[in-house]
Amino acid sequence: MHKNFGVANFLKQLNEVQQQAVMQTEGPVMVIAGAGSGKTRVLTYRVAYLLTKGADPFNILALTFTNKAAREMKERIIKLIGSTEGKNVWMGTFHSIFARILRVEGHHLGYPQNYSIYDTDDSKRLIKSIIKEQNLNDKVYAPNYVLGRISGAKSGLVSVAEYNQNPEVKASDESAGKPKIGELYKIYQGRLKKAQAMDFDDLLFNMYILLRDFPDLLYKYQQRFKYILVDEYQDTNHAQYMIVKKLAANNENLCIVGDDAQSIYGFRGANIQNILNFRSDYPDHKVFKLEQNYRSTKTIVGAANGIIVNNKNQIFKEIWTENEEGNKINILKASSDNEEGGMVANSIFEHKMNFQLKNNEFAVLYRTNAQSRSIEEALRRRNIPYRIFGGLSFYNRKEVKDLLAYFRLVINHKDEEALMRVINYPARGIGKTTLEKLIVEADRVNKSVWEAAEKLEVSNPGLNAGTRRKIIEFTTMIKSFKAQVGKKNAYDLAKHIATSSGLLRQLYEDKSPEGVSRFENIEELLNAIKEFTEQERTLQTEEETEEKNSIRTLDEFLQEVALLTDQDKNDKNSTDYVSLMTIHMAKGLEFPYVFLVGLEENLFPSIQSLSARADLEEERRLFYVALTRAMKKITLSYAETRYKWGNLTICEPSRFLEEVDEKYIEAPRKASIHKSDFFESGPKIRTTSSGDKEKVKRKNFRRVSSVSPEPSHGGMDHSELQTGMEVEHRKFGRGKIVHLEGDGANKKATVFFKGVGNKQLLLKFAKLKVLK
DNA sequence: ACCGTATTCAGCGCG
DNA sequence: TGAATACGGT
Repeated sequence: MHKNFGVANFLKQLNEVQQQAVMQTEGPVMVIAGAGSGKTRVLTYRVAYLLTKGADPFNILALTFTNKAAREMKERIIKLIGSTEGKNVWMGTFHSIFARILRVEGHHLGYPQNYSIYDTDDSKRLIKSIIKEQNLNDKVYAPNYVLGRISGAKSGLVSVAEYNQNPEVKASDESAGKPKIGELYKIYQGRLKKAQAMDFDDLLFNMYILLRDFPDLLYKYQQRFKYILVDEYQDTNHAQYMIVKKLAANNENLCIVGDDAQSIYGFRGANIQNILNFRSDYPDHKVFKLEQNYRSTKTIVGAANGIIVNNKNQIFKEIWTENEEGNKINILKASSDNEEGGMVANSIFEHKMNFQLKNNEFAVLYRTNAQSRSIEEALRRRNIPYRIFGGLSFYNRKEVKDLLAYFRLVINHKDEEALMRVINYPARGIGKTTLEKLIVEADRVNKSVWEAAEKLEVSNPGLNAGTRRKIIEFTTMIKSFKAQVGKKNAYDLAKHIATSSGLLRQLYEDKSPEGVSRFENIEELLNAIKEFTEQERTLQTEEETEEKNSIRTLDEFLQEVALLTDQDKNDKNSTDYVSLMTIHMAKGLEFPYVFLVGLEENLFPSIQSLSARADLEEERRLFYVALTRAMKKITLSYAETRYKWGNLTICEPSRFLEEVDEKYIEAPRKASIHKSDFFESGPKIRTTSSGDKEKVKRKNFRRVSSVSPEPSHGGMDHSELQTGMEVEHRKFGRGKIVHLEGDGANKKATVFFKGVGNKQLLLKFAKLKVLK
């Protein structure tokens, strides 16, 4: 009704380029959005603009990477144009939108409407059990590695058949000493199908197959999604890229937004080429570059620009700002990780006192989660409240997953991972042996484990009457829950399941602090379900609208929760704390004062990024992302020694420190960030008086000197090692050196171990014994 | 079936 | 170092 209300008004809130990007509604559009340039603003205004121009909300598809991004965008659109229209826009993550479509269309591929979604945890368990069943060595076939290969294949749209037929893939698996991956992939997919389950990669893979193999479906969704928007396009993988391409192929009203400089998810399959190639993919495109930064000071913008130019692979742009010059960058040098924490905490304290700041104006960012400990301790000592983001999120807690597994099993009896999780939890005397018999029986009749359990009366897997009764009690209970799915609302049924399964009682009886917290988590989950039942439905397909009644049921809840991971269920924004998180987690956020810690070689840039140029460029983009989180001031810090894996190790300052232009740095850079100096600080560690430290330090030096017997001085050269030599490693056994690189403390050897494959070893740490 | 102890292994992590 | 899992004894 107020379709044109305030259009002119809200366009006035945009700068010129932003306006152009918003108003170019037809044809392919690429928006290159520098850090802090108002990217979300452009996306939301564009959707709002489309709606005021008369587009039907059901015809707009907006894809994001996180639930958070989708939610925020939706809220802002509703603010701009009101909730009736805003609510109906198809806005969500790739996974949630496709999961929804697959509920409706999955039957074309043989999936029922109530298919389960396996999370990474379920996938890993399944892979593990397959590896075990196949009698493969789980050192050679490390579950994580296998899963990585499979996931990589699926996100690259390589099917089981294609994987097994491709000679290059085969050769690469064989040279890695893992020729059976293709077979594991096949078994894995078979088991998922049998459990009527999809993993996260399947949601994308199967969506693509639907569009590729069913022209009428392709046509249907092309008609439905007349306007497509994709956020964070630099983070799309091949599957996502191809799906978007298919959907947009008809009218090419596709708007992608992203920043190649902030592509930091290459390690999980994101393909930066997708954004770099957009121009050639869509020759009729228009490009808009958002280059004005509204977030940071000139110093921060200048320093960030200065470091990112060191990357070769990028789209040219010039980020600038009208903001003030601001504070120079501070660099802190600490002698140890603990001291680094102390210096950061002190600096936060001083800033707070001097400028009357609140805790939530500060963030401490690090490369790896393990670094949070020393920072945490230091903040705690100074009574500065903090909150760690990341780590175990709510939905990954064991007790929460257990209850959710009950729900999953109720909705889809064939969900094997769910069944394994709960069949004997709480303990009901169905142990490992019994389960194994059931699995063998299921395998024999080629049915799911559930079906084998259900048909105990007729089959005879050699179980005694007592065990049999227990299993039948269990299946009867689950079936009785199932009967209530459509009758009770989600909360009532969830509560009923939690109680009559015995789960709630089991947790209640555990009075240890952990037990109490577990019980509270279940209460919280139940509260979330209660909230859910009281919410209105949003966004539904026509197919869904017809048959739904007024109550919100457990299966509906499950569909939403399966794709939820954020720890931001209820943002407790009210409290005032310093934020601690990894740089990855900080992407998209901003803080007035940012401390970036652990700027050391082999940590940031990380040790595994040093061998490939592309990886190093990704690390540099990560550094860029970290710098551009700061609005007013950024402080960088590094330590000369750090505990890694329980050992004291000596660290060199990061190369990234040298890439920051001197003119932005507060005090003139000390010579101390150079190698020569830092080795002089070596003896300092040896003369500590504390007996405790003495032990650690001796352990450390023993490690170093085990390669060469002389008293170490840090600068060992391992010159006795040559390519082609046979060596022995404590863990991997005998191997042959195939490559040597770097020198001094960074000298690395690539060694081929039989049955293990090639391993890169830092000679500083690896105990290599020369055999000949 | 369950519990305490030994052993192992460390990246960033959206859905 | 410390969390997660495997193992082995009861």
